[in-house]
Amino acid sequence: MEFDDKVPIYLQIKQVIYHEMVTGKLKPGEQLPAVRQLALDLTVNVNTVQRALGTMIAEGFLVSQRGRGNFVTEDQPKIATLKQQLVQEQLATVYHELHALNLSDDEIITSVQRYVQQRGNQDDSHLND
Amino acid sequence: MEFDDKVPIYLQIKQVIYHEMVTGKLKPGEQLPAVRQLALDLTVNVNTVQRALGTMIAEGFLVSQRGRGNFVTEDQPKIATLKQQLVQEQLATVYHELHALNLSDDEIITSVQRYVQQRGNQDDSHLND
DNA sequence: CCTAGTGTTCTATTTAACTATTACAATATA
DNA sequence: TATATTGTAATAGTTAAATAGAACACTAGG
Repeated sequence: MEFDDKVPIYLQIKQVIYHEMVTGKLKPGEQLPAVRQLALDLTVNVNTVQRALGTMIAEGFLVSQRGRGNFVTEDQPKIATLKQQLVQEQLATVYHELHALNLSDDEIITSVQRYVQQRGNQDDSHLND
Repeated sequence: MEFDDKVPIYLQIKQVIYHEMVTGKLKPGEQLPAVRQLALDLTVNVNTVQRALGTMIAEGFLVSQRGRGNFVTEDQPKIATLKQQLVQEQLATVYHELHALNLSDDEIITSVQRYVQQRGNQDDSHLND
């Protein structure tokens, strides 16, 4: 996997797993691939995987069973809350950054609308294939 | 100044200066504080400042005159384009991330609207001081 | 000419992230 | 009871970012 070399890999791994939990690609109680397998999949060292998983275990999002494997928490509300947190983080970041670029509240909203609309038009172009 | 220890300081310094150029706090042709002064202001090493400025000079946003100082480019259209780029980056990032969290286009727009609205209400509360 | 204030460059250290490798601990299963 | 598979931990080495400190190069002004 390709990583952004501007942010620590273990944080990017956490982000990937968070997203898979939130989108349901990883379901509550589901077993994760073995750490050694994850290391291969992500083309990264086992220690780096372990560092990511270790913090997520400490946070209660994963449950570790020595000799068996790592599992997604069964706590579904916790996962729902996680999604809210991740969304909120993103919103706070854009808002802060666009405000720092002197965009007003209205300009922020309309710029997002325009961006989404443009993305949509791009997708439409594929219909001509 | 406080930095996010998850992203290199010299990149954060670039971001600050970019923002000051875009918002007009630093005007075209204006002289920047001396590198040693900037290092003091940002509570950072001179070399780190130099690393940030060096790349911005290479990018053409700053002009360096040995023995005199560093100056913002006189090229106003270049600065206008910079703002567009920075805004676009932010929009691309949120869109990508929120989509990865399974939000639809409409949900992305409405979530931004709700967020801005909530921020507005928070600000109103200060009027009661 | 000299000095102070600029930008620029260099070397040496420290620290955090990552890698590589090995070993250990617990579980499941043949 | 072995053996394979799992998570966990420890040690050692590499790299990039940042710091500290010194030196060099150019400009302006007394």
